[in-house]
Amino acid sequence: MTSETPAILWFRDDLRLSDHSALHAAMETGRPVLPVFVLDDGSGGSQASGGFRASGGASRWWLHHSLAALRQSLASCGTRLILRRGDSAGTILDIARQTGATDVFTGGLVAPGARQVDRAVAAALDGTLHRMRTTTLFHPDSVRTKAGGAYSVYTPFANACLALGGPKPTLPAPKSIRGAEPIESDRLEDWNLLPAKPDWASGLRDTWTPGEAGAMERAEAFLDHGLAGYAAARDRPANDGTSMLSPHLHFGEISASQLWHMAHRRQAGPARDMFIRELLWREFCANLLWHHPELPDTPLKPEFGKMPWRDDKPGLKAWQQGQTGVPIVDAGMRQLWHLGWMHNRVRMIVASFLIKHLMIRWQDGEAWFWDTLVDADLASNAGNWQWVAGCGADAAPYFRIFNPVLQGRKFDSDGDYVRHWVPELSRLDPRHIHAPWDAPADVLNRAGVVLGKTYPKPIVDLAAGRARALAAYAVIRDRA
DNA sequence: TGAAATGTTGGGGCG
DNA sequence: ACGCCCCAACATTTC
Repeated sequence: MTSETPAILWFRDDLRLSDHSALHAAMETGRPVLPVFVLDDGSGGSQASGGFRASGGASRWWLHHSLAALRQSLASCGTRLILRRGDSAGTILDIARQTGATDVFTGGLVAPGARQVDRAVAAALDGTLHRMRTTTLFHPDSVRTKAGGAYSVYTPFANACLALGGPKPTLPAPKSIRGAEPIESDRLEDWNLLPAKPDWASGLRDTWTPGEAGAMERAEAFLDHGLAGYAAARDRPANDGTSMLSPHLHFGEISASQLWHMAHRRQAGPARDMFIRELLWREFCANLLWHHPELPDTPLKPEFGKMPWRDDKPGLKAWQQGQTGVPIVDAGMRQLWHLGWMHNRVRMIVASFLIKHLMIRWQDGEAWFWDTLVDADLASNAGNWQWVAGCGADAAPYFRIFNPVLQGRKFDSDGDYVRHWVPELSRLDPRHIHAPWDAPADVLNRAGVVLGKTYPKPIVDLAAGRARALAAYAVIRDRA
């Protein structure tokens, strides 16, 4: 038994030491700090839906490395990260009982499952659960319409955020932390978060540096070198024009507030504003999930419950594997598989293709993204899938059906993105690479492409798929 | 943060 | 010189 009871710092989607209000508050108690992370396979760990949802494979890979980095930073501050696996609420309560701690500090998450866990802890804890804001710019309840309601349209929401004048100043990382007497901890390596058989993570290793230091490095590189060309480059998937900060943000290795303030220290201009607006899209999705716990499973527009979705297992599988025969779609899905990440423009294209051309329910796409994205985030993932499907808040109009060939020609005009991820088409010229089925036989021959053999024929005729989607939407619209 | 169909306009070829 | 047609370019509307 230690002589002094600790303040428990419960890390969740905020795996950093800088700008960490819960860490700051725990230290301010003057008591020794006991940093804890709980892996909750049953109740969703970091994020959970109305029920519970465990992290996907790519997220688990990231989590492993991020925790290793956090453990290292805590060690250099002189304290140990305690790892426990089990039911979140029960585990935290156990630790509190074991150590005699009365105060638990943690970030406030927007996911309904996490809020449920918080309620359970707060109710049973012999003391206080301090829920601090560590993942969003503002508390969801502090951004409300004049009438006190929740925003359902992005632009007024963003304007309301901007009118708040930005988030509070960020907090520095502590140089040292007076750690509590360590208690028993799992070994991170025993959690088996990394894929073993087969090891599919080599592309992830080559692309990402999880952890607070990697996040800061990526942020500074982007703000110093990427911001200037952001407006044009961010829509071209062959360029590294986006910030690629999404997984760092999801795991809270860098806070949205830090990025906001870092961006504001750079030169003012349209590129900076555009980047801030992207941060606010993330904030908007978090706000939506806070106000609509059913967001991950249920269309916000109820008439979409009547949509005559197709049950198409082979189609879903072809989409997942990047074998649809539509080059830009396949390129995106293969990039996702290799990097655990996909360019934002292409996410919209592949999502539109699944939902509209294939008429497969958006929840199936959302689930695949959840499992394969390193930035899988319940609020952003569900919010954006609903946005594309047309059934969400401030959603794309239902008739906005991307033509993947035109999107490819517009945003990958030289074909380099497809060429990189779909190498069997790499010898096709920019004119034909986005629609090989329209290429003359001799062009295909010279490029070594045999449709149906070296590369699939399209699994759906684009014009027919579009017509089918419009017809289906017309039915539910009339019924609404 | 669409695409396709339809409508309008204006320049140029041509009888 | 004129009317007619064609059609590209752009605008509007429809899905």
